[in-house]
Amino acid sequence: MRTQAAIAPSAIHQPAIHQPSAAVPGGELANALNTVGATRLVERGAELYAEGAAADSWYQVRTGMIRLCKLMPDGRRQIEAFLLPGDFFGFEPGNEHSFAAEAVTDSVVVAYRRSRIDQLTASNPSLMQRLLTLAIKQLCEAQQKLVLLGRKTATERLACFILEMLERSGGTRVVNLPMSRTDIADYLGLTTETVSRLFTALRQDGILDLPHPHRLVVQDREALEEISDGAQ
Amino acid sequence: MRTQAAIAPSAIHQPAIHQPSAAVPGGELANALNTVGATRLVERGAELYAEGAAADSWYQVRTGMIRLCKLMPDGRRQIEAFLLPGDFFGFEPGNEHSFAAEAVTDSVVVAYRRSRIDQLTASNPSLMQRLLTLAIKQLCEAQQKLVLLGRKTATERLACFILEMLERSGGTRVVNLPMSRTDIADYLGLTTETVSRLFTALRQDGILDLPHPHRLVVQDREALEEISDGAQ
DNA sequence: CGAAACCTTGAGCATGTTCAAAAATCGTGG
DNA sequence: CCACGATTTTTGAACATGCTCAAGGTTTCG
Repeated sequence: MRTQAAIAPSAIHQPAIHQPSAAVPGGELANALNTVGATRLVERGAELYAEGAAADSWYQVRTGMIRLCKLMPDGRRQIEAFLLPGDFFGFEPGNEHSFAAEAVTDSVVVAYRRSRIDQLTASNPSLMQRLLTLAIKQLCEAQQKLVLLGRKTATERLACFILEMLERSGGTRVVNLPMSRTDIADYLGLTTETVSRLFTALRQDGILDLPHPHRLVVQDREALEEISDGAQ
Repeated sequence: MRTQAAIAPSAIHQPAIHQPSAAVPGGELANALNTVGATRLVERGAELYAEGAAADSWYQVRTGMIRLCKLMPDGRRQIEAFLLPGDFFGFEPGNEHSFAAEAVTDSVVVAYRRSRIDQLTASNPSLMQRLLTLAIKQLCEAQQKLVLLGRKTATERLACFILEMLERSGGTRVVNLPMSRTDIADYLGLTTETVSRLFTALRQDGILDLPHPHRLVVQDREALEEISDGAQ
């Protein structure tokens, strides 16, 4: 819980980190939706909704971190995304959620009922435009991840992950990693052991410090960028 | 060229295979956009647009097959999707295409200028609603592929691919595969050799026939479904 | 403070890759 | 319609990356 306490405050002050230069910053959209949201606390490890649950709302993270997970019948897991304050999620084409949403740390999310959103968009077409832009942006991010999972090596994947978390940490060289090594592995299509070994290797190469399993300091960002492209 | 000639006609008669039961069938959306599209022929192997090209239009496949590709600096390639008649593509959050679009077979696509779509949606909010539903559907499909690339074995990936192509072939047990083994490998995050070996293994297990490298007949769909889940 | 969970490290192994060559198919030109 | 060179597909053998299984350390949290 201490880890979480250390992360939430900085996150609160950067509510739209994930879309720093986007056409649809989370804050703006959130303002438009302000009156119709229901705030909800989700404790660390708890499920906001399960895979297959009725999808009647969209959500936005206010504080904390949410992970979206899919499970295969035999227990293999893929994490689709780690969501930070400002991020929207829960869009579904059908009436069921196609993945579970769980809290990595104690989190606050706002739920917007679809029926209420439909009412709002009917009278406010620019809101719909923003939602479309947001969905397209998320599509593009998912497609970028296809390259990572389909074609990158383990080292390249971890370098990409660290850079991604670094960008979302808003300007510092310090990255908080509240999720477990297993979470990182399930996000990158690797095993816990491989992730752990690669962290050690990057530390031994002087590319990063690991003062704590859940906190890293990037020492050589350019090296990470070279590794992440496959320049090696 | 004979392969393409054999495939295009059947494709023409099933223009919306990819969204057979969708809330936003390609045909309906296409009708709404009818007046603003510009038809374009793309020859086998040719590029409709390059990665990084200006993204000023959205597209729909009319006939043939389009592949969306991303390249890494060293030449590794990931195919994001194979698009069939009825499928929309080319949505981008920014002003550049984040992947190339190339014709697998001689294809006809319709291009809709973004500026014209913006005009249409301004006067027709339900069109925007349909575009949003379409984008969310594509997001969901991309997320499904993350599980495939992140967590499935080579055999499971190929079984998923065959089932996907089967669904899109509209009811028969015969699947046309106009793309090369390398294309399939780049779609599934494997190598050409592995794909070829797995096809051979499935044939030897009596699960499918391969009368021709570009045509397969599914003999045991249930076996494919079991394999694709990881039930093995 | 102590038990449980998580992280790290090691050694052996398996899946899928790489490199190489043979077989099949394609597609043009006679 | 057939022949021939180019391309693609298939098959084989050796190899490497990342996984599995196992044990020892560290961190978490009641």
